[in-house]
Amino acid sequence: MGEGGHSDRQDYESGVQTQDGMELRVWLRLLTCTNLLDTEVRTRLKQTADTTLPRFDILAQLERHVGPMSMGELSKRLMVSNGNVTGLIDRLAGEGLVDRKPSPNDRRVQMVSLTKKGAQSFSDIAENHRTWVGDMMADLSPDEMNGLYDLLARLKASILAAEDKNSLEAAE
Amino acid sequence: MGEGGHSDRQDYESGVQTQDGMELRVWLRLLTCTNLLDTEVRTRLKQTADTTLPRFDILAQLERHVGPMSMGELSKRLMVSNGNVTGLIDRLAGEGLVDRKPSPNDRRVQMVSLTKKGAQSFSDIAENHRTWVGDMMADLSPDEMNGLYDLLARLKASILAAEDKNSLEAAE
DNA sequence: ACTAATTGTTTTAAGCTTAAAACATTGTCT
DNA sequence: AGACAATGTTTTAAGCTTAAAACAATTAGT
Repeated sequence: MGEGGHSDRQDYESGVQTQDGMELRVWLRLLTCTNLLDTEVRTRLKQTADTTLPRFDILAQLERHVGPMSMGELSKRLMVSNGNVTGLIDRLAGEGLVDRKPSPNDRRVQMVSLTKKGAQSFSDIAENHRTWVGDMMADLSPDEMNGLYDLLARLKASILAAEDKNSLEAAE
Repeated sequence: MGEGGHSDRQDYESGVQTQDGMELRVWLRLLTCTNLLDTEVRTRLKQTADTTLPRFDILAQLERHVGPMSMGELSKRLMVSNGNVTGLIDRLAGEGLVDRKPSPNDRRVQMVSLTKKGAQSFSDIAENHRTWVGDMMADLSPDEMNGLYDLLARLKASILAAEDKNSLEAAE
């Protein structure tokens, strides 16, 4: 097998020139970190539970919520399109992990909830998920974790502010 | 249009309980920031240049590289599968943005390069791209940018260390 | 030179994702 | 009540993505 690991793998940061702005460098590094974590989580979800991140995300939202949730609310919480949720719930329902039935109040609405099987499956996976993420951040000290957490909050606020400014301009 | 902006939008962080570990909170916030930036960039690429991020990424790699590049090297640099690159290059070639021809040395290899049209298109888009990213990080001070950059480097190193450890265990 | 292993690319099958169109139902206005 | 707007969901068409199989060409071993 030879020199194991990620020897010949490149990433978004390779080839960035030094005269590039700090913003681009931060953005590319952010992307690299997210992709590394994301890929690792997806790989392990596939290997250990034969499932995917979008499916897991849906189970997680349903588990958090008290009582059944409508398709529209799911799509809003997951920040994905309605059609996307329709397809995912189709498959999850086919596997017996969720239950979908029309709302008695409004016949347009489909209410979704975890089945027993789905709840069990989620709790098994969630346990592992927490461990994986913890392992990948193991080298950071509590101070570093807090610093990162706070700076990401600053970044999030900055992005939202820029979006607001942009949508105000567009409305003129 | 009413109360403009992201009024009813949720994100991955909503609903996270306080007893969740710091690692999960950092991971979800990282995901939120990346998704916000990523979505904004994709939206603007579509609106201003009628293109997509994967296409833009390919043009960027080709622009950086001196001389043509093989399909395999492209896929390695972009960290995506070979088949993925095949499809993207098919479309870019169809639009006249890249040129694909067999290598004279090795008849298995396809060498790809930017056309004039592709180079022009890239430089137009790249200018905008830099501005968008800059705008979205505008509220962070230089110190904060540097702090974030360094902490992300620490995170990246931690993730890679965890992957190495994991692949060593798997090899036993 | 023959065979076998390796390397580079494309094809295939399946899933994720979106925007836009289509449908179904509910709410509003006269 | 009837028309029309608004809301909730599904369908459709297109693109992105991967893993695995299939193909093509090169390299290595005998």
